[in-house]
Order: sequence, then structure tokens, then C-alpha cells
Amino acid sequence: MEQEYVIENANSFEPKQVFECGQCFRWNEETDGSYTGVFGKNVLNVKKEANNIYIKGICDGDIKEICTEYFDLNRDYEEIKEKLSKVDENVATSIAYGSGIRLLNQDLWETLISFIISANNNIPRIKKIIERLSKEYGSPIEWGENIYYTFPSVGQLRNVTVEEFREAGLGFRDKYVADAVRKVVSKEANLEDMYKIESTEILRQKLMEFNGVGEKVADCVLLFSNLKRLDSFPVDVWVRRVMGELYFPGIEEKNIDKKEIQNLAKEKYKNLAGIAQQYLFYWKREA
DNA sequence: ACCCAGGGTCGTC
DNA sequence: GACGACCCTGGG
Repeated sequence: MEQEYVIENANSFEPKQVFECGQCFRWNEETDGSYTGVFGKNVLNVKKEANNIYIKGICDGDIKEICTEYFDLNRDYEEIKEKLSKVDENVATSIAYGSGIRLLNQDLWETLISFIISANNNIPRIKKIIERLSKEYGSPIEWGENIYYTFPSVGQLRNVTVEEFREAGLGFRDKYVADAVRKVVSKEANLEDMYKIESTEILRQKLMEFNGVGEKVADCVLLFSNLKRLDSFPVDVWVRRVMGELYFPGIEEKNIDKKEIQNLAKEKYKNLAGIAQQYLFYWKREA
């Protein structure tokens, strides 16, 4: 049954920014400017009018609880923006540009697989592949006249062959995803245990034990999944570009050491580096 | 037609 | 630590 939830005075919640800042792949814009997406066993539509957020859809539980968790509603983004704006003029500008960005609390398994697929790939194609996997192996959810599909669970992928992943369009990442499924099924890797690990660095190493997960993918999973390591600072081509322009003037992009970028980020943005990354990423990509 | 880049990682040297 | 290969797709 359809449920509804309204967030009033939502200053730090702009659907376009939340869903297009690169953290998620399953939210799509509707003709009216609202966004519809699938996460867990939920299908929701999110629309902003005046300064309110109107959410409706099919929920696997209480919509308010589910939204509070997923949309990170208990975190004070006003305070975060205030803190980060003080770092320097550059960040302040990027925050003014994407002041409605929030970090979603996404399922760890889905985030892990999604970002393995993201390697050396572009966003439209990543979205297509994930949609195809969901349709092929996920579970259907009916809402109105449409059928949506959940992201496939470990169990739903356990018998999928490398060849079948290749057919789904994963390209050379087919073997990585198949191996991740195998590791979790065989309990060689345990995702639940990862929540118990305190050190972001150790957790990062743990994630990198998955084939196809290097530093960048691990950092994205740390930041964008419900592991919620806000101190993680993924450096991709866009972030490298913007950080190079802002803090390493005159040096050619490819010559900037990635470690140096991350050290600088940690020093400047401290434990909010990941959120700063999102403001900078969105700013550079959109503007 | 051709090349290039895309939220990189891996194997090899 | 550097370097090329890698599936595939869209855009110049």
C-alpha cells in the first residue's frame, strides 16, 4: 500500500542534487522534476515544492523510519555547511552551489557491487547495467501501473555465472562481481562484521580484499554506503581536476600525487572530508 | 570512420 | 611505482 511522508522546511534537501551528485545510480528524474528510485524493498517518489519535500511510494515498513535512515535526516547539514564554509572561499562557493546535497545511507552490498561496476565506466552506462541486473535477478515491486525491481541480493546472484554477468553488460567486471558473490556466499567475506570495525583505514583494507575494489572504489563504498565514513575522500578524475585547480595551481593534473590530495583534504576538511568531496564533485561536474 | 573518455583495477615489469 | 590492457557506449 502506498504511504506518504512530508518533510517541512527542508533547506538542505534538493532532490536533483541528492540524486545527481554521483553517490547513487537508481534514481531517475520524472517529467515533473520529481525523482523515483528503488532502494531495499522500497520504491519512492521524491518531490520538492515550496520548501517542503513530499515523499510517496511503496515501503517495506514505516515510511518515516525508512526515510529518516536512508535520507540521513538525523544529521544536521546546516551545521556541517557552516563548518565547511569556514575552511576557505573555494569550499564556500561549492557549498552555495550544491547546498541541498545530502549523503544517502545505502545498502552495503548494493553499494559495493555498484561501485565495482563503476570502474573505468561512465554514469549512464553504470545505471543501465545496474538496472539490467535488477530486472534480471532482483524482485519485482508493483506500484500503480509500473513494476520496479529491487537490487539483487547475494542469494539472488549466487548461481549467476561469469558469462551471464558478461551478457548483462558488465564487461571485464563480470569476474569481479561473480567473485564478490562467491566470497560473501562462502563467508570468506562477512559484510555484517564490517560494521564492527572502528578504524576507517582497516575497513578500507578489508574492502580492498574484494577483487575489483581498489582505493577509489573502497573510498566510495566507505562514504556512500551505510558504513558512513565521512572522513573518506574518494579521488576520481573530477575531484582530481577540481582539487588541482584550487590547491595545486600550475601543476599538471596527472602529476599531482593522489596521496597528497587526500592528505590535504584530511587536513582542511577533517572528519567532514567526504561531504566536502560531494560539494566539490557536484560543483565541478555541473558548472 | 576513427578516436577518446568514462567516479579504476589488475597483472607485469 | 610506472605502464598498458581492459568491455562497452556515447560523443566529438
